Formats: sequence, C-alpha cells, structure tokens
Amino acid sequence: MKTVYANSANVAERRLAPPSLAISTVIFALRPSERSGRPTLWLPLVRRIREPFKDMWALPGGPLQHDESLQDAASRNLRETTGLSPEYLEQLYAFGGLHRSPNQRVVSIVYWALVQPTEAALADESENVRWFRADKLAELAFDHNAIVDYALWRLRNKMAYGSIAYHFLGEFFTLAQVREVYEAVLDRQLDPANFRRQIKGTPEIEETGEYLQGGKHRPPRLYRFTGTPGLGPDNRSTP
Amino acid sequence: MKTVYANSANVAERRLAPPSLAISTVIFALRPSERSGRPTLWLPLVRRIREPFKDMWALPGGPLQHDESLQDAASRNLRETTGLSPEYLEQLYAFGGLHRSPNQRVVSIVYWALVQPTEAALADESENVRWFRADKLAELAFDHNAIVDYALWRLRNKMAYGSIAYHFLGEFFTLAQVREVYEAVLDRQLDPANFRRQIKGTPEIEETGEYLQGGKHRPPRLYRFTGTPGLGPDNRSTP
DNA sequence: ATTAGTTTTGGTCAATGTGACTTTAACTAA
DNA sequence: TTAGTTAAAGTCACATTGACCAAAACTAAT
Repeated sequence: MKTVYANSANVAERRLAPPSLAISTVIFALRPSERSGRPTLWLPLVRRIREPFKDMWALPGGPLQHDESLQDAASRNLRETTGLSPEYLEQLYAFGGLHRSPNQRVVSIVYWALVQPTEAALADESENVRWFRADKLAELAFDHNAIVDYALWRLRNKMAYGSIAYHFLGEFFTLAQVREVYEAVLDRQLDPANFRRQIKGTPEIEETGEYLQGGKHRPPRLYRFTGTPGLGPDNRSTP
Repeated sequence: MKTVYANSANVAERRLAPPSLAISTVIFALRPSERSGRPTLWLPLVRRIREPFKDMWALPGGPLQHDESLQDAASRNLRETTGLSPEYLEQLYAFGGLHRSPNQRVVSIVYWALVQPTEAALADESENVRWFRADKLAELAFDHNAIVDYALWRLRNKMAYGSIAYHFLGEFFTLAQVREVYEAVLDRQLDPANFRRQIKGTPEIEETGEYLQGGKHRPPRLYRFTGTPGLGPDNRSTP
C-alpha cells in the first residue's frame, strides 16, 4: 500500500499518483586547485546506484520525511551523503517540470549550501561520493546540470550584493582571503587596495588584534565576521 | 484509494502519507485608493468554504495536476479563481513547515504575480473572491500572512533593483506613472526630477513620439518598456 | 648587515552616480 | 491675460568607485 505509487510505471497509475516530492542540495566549497593552488569552487556529487540514470553523477538528495521541515531534510541528506554540516543553507528553487524523471513526476525542492574548507577537507569521499570542480562538470543525471548552473548564478549574484563570502571561510581570516573567495567565485581579478576599502566599509567585519604569521611578507591582520546568515522567509535580512 | 490519504486524519495514517503538494499565488495589482485616488497595492483573496480555517480569507491556490508544470498550475488557478492572466509570474518560495495545516502535512509552492490595472479592474469579484489592500490585511488562513509579507518584501526588493515596475502598467505610460508605481510599492515620495533622470538612464525604456493629452498641464511624453520579464532558472536574466 | 622580493596598508585623483534644489517650458482653467 | 499645474532640463555638493602610487613590514637571499 505504501509503495503502490512509487512502483507504478504505467501511465494509468501515473495519472493517479501525486507528484513525488524530493529534496536536493547543491553544496559549494572552496578547495585549492590542483595546479595553481588558488582556491576554486567545488561541489560533491553522488553516483546513482539505480535506474533511472544509473551510474551517472547527481546532486545529493532524497525524499522528504514526515517529521522534518524542508530545511531539516536538506540538512539531513547533506549530512548523510557527505558528512558535512554546512555553515550556510538556503532554499534555491522548486523544480517541477513534467519530464525531469522518465517514469515518474518528481518535484524537487533544491537547497544550496556553503561549507568551510576545513569541513570540506574532512568530507567523506568514496566510490560513490566525489568532489568535482563546479566549472567542469560532466553530464549529470536528471536536470541537475541546469540546477547547478542556476545555483552558480545565484551564488555569484549574492556575492555581489550580500555578505555571503564569509561562510566559505573560518572564524578568522585576512582580507586577502576574502578577496580570494570573490576572485574564485566571480572568476576575475580584483584590485587589492580597492577591495580592502570596500570590505572595511561594511560594519559586519570586525578587526581583531591578531595577525597571521608565517607568510614571507608583512603579516596581515585577522578579521572576524559578525553578521547573520539571513535570507528567506524563515530567516530574513538583506537583499 | 485515491483519497485515502487526504481523508486520513489520524496520526498513524498521517505518518505514512506523503506530504501533499499545493500551489498558491500572491497576486499584486495597483488600484486607486478610495480616498486619495493615488495608486496603492491590492491583492485578491478567496474565502475558504471548508475546514480548516473555514470562512477565513486565504491566497488563491490548489493542488498540482499531473500534466502541468508548477508555473502552469499557478497560472491556471490564478485564472480560475480571479479570471486574471498575469503580466508577470515568478516563483516565490516553497513553504514546508510541519504545522502549516492542522491535520495534514502540506508543502506549498508559492508564486507571485503582477497584473495590470486594466486587467485587475475586470477581475471577478464575488461573495468568495475579494480584493484587499496589501498593507491592511486581516488574519488569514494558514501561514498566509507570513507568505504575503515575504512576497511584499521580495516585490520591494526587486523594484529597487530590476525593472519590474512596468508590469504593473500598460503598454504606454508616462514617467510620472512609473514614479507613482514606485511610490506606491516603496511607500515613500520620490523626487520627480531625479527619478526621471534615473529611469531615462535605463536602456529598456524607449521614448515614443506620443504625448498624453488631457491633463491640466504640460502634456507628458509617453514611453514604452522593451525589456523581458525574466528571472528564475526557467527564464533568467537580471538580479 | 644589507638588499631584494613579497604582500599589506594607506593614500591620491578623475570619473561617475545621487540627493536636494532651481528654473524654464507647455499646457488648462479662470 | 494671468494663475495654477506638471514636465523637463539643469546645477551643485557629496559619496562611491576604479586606476594607480607609495610606504610599511615582514622573509629570504646575498
């Protein structure tokens, strides 16, 4: 009884079945590029172990359980597949096209997350979970390429306005590190002096008395982010 | 069989039932205020004719049908309840809190729409469909007050950035009319001269050779909007 | 110890955009 | 003709931004 809809592949039954609801997440983290060493955008994908799209890579996701909110569901399956607990998690979009999945109507509510590199480094990686560069993805299952594209677009957009870059970083950071985040995501060079001026103009960034030692140059001051994650109806604040 | 879930009010069955999926829409239009005559924001609501929240006002909405996309579903139930076909329709958010509806887990994918005043004037109004001022709403069914608040926030936000105001207007309009839209939505006065300067700076606004006659003052030039609606993964373009 | 190399940090300058405000143009109504 | 209205153009001070320059503070090499 419980699974009669899920297994019904024929058209007559499909018309009766309500669309099934899934939660997926696009998880972004910065990792040093193999070659240049500069940070670049990466995201974890999972290999599908059943049809449809068996053996192709897909976004982590799963069904919504009855006792969890949408955000909790995103958080959970993110933790289950990758072991990560994100610094930032926000709803991206609800995808509900008619032909997203071949034998079943599926509506996916997709979240996007930012995780810090320390976390990302610990993330489980296995035969069926692997990290990929966000700008060099193969063909993914379902409409997941389009979803990642949209997530990237939103990320870049938010980066330009809101104060979101800090969720890629740890508690303390230098202004150069913040700039590297911007450069990685927006994919262009920024003037260090002008960038510094802008960042220092935002009240959510706080100087600490500490300096980062160990570079072969003048030691940069460490800063701290004091703002809130916020957006969305659940947790609103900035554009 | 088809309705066994929908009617199951007891907890045991509820745990088995998948969350049901609904589509709702927040529809904004500008109508002249009764008193001042200046345009103000209004939206249509429907009276609930059954439990839960019987006799309270709610957003137009309904279930998703098997052969329609999310946007089509929003468009359809907007047309069915109010007779309107919107100039602008975009996904707002998916609301999926656990206790949005008392006896059933409901996930609502909400759209928001802008309609032109000519359309809005024709809109069906009846015992069970009525227009209300967006800033003076009573207590609505479900979490619909919060949804409207969020839609208002998004509307104001988009107004400040993108070129969205024109979807409230007809094909030809004066710059003063555009300013009235901004003033109504943002709820503050704007300097006519500076506003004109900004609007004329946007390339999507095109001068026509026509002028609006009939005012008791210098006749203003008419303009035309040449941009695209666009946003969202389905139809993307501007921030 | 001195020098070269690096990045941080503070600064200037011109161009651009914005808010507050003034003035003139073009119409209607009395 | 004149008063009243809004349209439309322009001025000025101020803030923001991009391009660029230079000093400061460290390390590494000579």
